[in-house]
Parts: sequence; structure tokens; C-alpha cells
Amino acid sequence: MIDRDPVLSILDSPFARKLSAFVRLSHSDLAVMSDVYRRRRSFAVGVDMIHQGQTDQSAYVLASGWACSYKILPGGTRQIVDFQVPGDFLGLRSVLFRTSDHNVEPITPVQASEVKQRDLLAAFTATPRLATAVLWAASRDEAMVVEHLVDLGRRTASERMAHFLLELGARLRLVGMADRAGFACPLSQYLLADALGLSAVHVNRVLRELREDGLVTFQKGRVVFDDYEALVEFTAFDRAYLDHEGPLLI
Amino acid sequence: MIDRDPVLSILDSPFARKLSAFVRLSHSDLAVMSDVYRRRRSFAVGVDMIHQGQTDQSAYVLASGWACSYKILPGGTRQIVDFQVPGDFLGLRSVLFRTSDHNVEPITPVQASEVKQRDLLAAFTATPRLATAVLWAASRDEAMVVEHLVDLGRRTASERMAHFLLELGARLRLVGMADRAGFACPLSQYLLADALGLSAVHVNRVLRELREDGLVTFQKGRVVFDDYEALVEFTAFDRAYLDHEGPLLI
DNA sequence: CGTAGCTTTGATGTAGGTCAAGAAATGTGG
DNA sequence: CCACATTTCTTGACCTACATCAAAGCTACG
Repeated sequence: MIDRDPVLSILDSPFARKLSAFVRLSHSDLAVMSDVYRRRRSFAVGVDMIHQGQTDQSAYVLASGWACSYKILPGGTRQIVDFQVPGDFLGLRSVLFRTSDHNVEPITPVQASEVKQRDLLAAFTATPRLATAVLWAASRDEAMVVEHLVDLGRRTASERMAHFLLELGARLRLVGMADRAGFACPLSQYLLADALGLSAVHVNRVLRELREDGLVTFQKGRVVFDDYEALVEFTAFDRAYLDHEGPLLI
Repeated sequence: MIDRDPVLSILDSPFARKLSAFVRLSHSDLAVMSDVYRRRRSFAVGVDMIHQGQTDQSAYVLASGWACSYKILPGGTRQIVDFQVPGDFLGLRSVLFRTSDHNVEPITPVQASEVKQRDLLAAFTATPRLATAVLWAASRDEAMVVEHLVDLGRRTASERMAHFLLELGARLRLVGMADRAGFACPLSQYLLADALGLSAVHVNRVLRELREDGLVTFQKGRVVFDDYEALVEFTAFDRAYLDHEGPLLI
């Protein structure tokens, strides 16, 4: 299929791919989207894109690269609240509401489209369908934070890890960056530790254990699901909340 | 001060008290509010008010009593995600979006006002100021979930407990149910355990420790801050995000 | 090709879990 | 208002999951 329509080219973006999983987007939705999507910015690894307590911020849509949102505790430790992968919103809340209560930092070099508050709101009124899709995505993100909380509160280290890798896989599949076999993953064991509330040393041991049990292998920047079904079984992963294939709203 | 205006009587409700902390509400805001606030329902202890996976739900505003939202894990353990106290919204997300991904259960007998989706949206368009206040409250709730996640990931049991009690105190103060001295609290040590990711036994030990250190006393359904400043110091509680006194938006 | 950041592994320590059992509260029916 | 039942609290003894410390092998990249 050959198309020269510049609007349609946005269909290649992870953002559009993801939202298409929620809502069937019309040509005019896509037009508004590619308009909002225009202002590209680059960010270097380790330099905060969004900083705690800042006001009047933009939101961003991640076009490429990975980022994480985190909070620093007095004492130097930090807790990573969530990772962002291509297609994800950053700082949506700090635009819709006003609070930016945590930092966001690129893990790899990042390309992101800046979305000004007024543009976002304008886009929402112009295309309510798009608004629905974005709110849906936001609500999914929140559901993930809650699952993450459950991880930390009531799952063992290996269950946490397994659950985390499955969830990440499901998210990446949504934007075509993973399949049932596995995915490329730039996260260091330190990052995993900060996300899962473990020490880096223990992350290493847990990964070894999962590998030796023939469930998942995470080595050399690649996660391979050696036995997807067994892994799902092991962690009691609720496929329902992330596994949707095909648009939910027609 | 004597007033017979039925609209003004809503000012006594915890809901109005709380929102007033965010936004100065006009008489017409209050009128819309008392309208939305009308349909009262009662709920008995232990019977789910909102059930996972249910669609087409109402939201509720808690008028009296306490509730908690939680997730059950296969294996029987559960994780309490958040508690709801008078003035709090229940199931706001399941109305604004569509997902109800966790259960809500009364801890004490509960009185709540049912808010239908259409009424809520109508109220929002009629009084944008009210919408702002509600969204602000929702965003505060989300910030609390994130703090809770940090608790579970990176704080010790006693820091968690201390942080939790301070946060609860701050929330209750907003609706006039607590002061710097302390507050009445119907939570059992089992509930605390399920919220803080601990065992009930350890909750008991932690409470004893905090009491013996002269920081807080939680006994006979009452939390007493024996040394508020020291407690804040101990847990590195970020007063900024909950401590606001007086309306933020005029 | 050296230096800095990852990963891997072992040895040892500790926070918090589990089990058990008695003491207070709280509730319920008579 | 009392006897009995149920839940909640409290404490002790013991155990395990995970942290911390330490050190060696990898990668990678300026």
C-alpha cells in the first residue's frame, strides 16, 4: 500500500498505534494528531525532562527512546514509579491538573513531541474521539501504577520481576516493539532495582533464578520469554487488563 | 451565624469543606453541589460498594464512614490501595473513564451520595470552577497513591507507618475530623497491615515502637500525635503536598 | 587501552514474616 | 446486665527473604 498523504504517515508512530488499539481513529482525528505531534525535541540521557515542583509545563509524547518517572527520598535512594516507552504520554497530569510531583528522566536518548496545554485542550474539543482515547490511555497508566503498588506490597521479588517483565512486554507489543517471544530492553539492573524496590544484587539473583527455571531470560539488553504460559501462571498475571488485542471501541 | 438557606447548609458537609480548601466556591457552585449531593445511600460494613470489572457504575461521595479500595491476589492476600474518608470520591475514575479495576468496601457503616455520570458531567459544564476543584482532588488522590507506592518500595516499616498516619491526619484535618493533636481512627491492625504491605503482627510491633519512642500513640481507636514535629522529621514527610492551609485558588 | 559503569557471585547480617497462645475488647443472645 | 463467642491486640520464639558488603570479571566507549 503506497500513500503519499502526510497525515497518514502518522500511522507509523507508536502513539497512533497505541491509541488505535483503544479507538478507531478517523482521518480527521489523525490530522489533528499529526498537528499536535509536530514540535519535536531531543533529550539526553540523565537530564530531567520534567522536574518536580515545576509549574506551567508542557506534556510530551514519547516518539523514541525510554524514560522513567521517579521520586527521590531524603537518604539518596529513589523509587521509580513508572517507565515510559514510545507512544506514552509524559507529564499529562501536570498539564491537565497542575501538579508535577515527580521527575522524569530519559534512560536512553529520547525524541519527544512537545504538547502545549492549549493545543491539547483545543485538540480535545475538536476531536472528542481523540480525547477519549487519550483519557483511556491515561487511565491505563494509572491502573499500571496501582498494579505496581500491589507488586511492591504483596508479591515476592521473583513474582514482581516476572510480573513486571510481562507487563512491559504487553505495553511494547501495543506499539509493535515486542512479540510473544520477547523484546529489546535497555534497562540496567540498577533501574530494575529502583523500580521493584529491591537491591541491584538481588535483582541479579532473581533474574538468574527465573532464567534457570526456564521462564524468562534477560541478558544483553534483550528479554526473551522462554515459557510465556508458565510465566503468566507463575505470577498470576491478569491478562485482562493489558492483553487486549484489537480496538475496544469501534 | 444563623442561616436558613438550604444551599448553604451543604457547607457543613465534608465534601464542601474539602473542595473549599482548593477553590473558593460561589453560591451557585454550592447550589449545583447540593443538587448533585442529594441521592443518599447506606452501605453495610464488608459489602462491596464497587466491584472489580463492573461497568456502568455510579460514583459516590462519602458523607460519613470510612471505606477502602483494594485488590485481591490469588493466594488470598490482599493489598489495600487507599482508604476513603468523608468528603472523598469513590469510583470517580470508573465514571470518567470506564475501568473499575479494584473493589471498594466499607470499613464502618457508610453513608454516601450517589453521583450519576450524566449529572456529574452536567455539573461540570455548568460550573467549571467545581470541575477544577474535583479534578484537583482527584489529582491529589493520585499523588497519594504514588506516595503510597514509594512507601512500599523504599521505606522501612516504621517510616511507612509514621508516614501513613501523618498523611491520614492531614486528610482528615481538611474535613475537620482531625487536628494537630490526633484523630479518631476505626482501622484495625489487620487493615493497616494490608495497606502497608506488612503482617498484622509486625504492625503491632511497629506501633509499640513508635509509641515507646514518644512519637505517636494509636490505641483504642484513636491516633494521638505525641510529638508531631519529631514524627515529621522521622519519616521525612513532605508537608508541601498535603499541608496546604487555606484555598489555593481564589 | 584505560577507566567507568554494569553484571555476577559469595559471605554475612537483619527486617520483617510465620507460628503459637494468652489477654483485652467487642459484640450477641437470653 | 450477664455469659459466651468473636474479633482484635499483644508478646515471645524462631525462621526466611532480602539487604549489605566485598571483590572479581565484563562491556563499552572516549
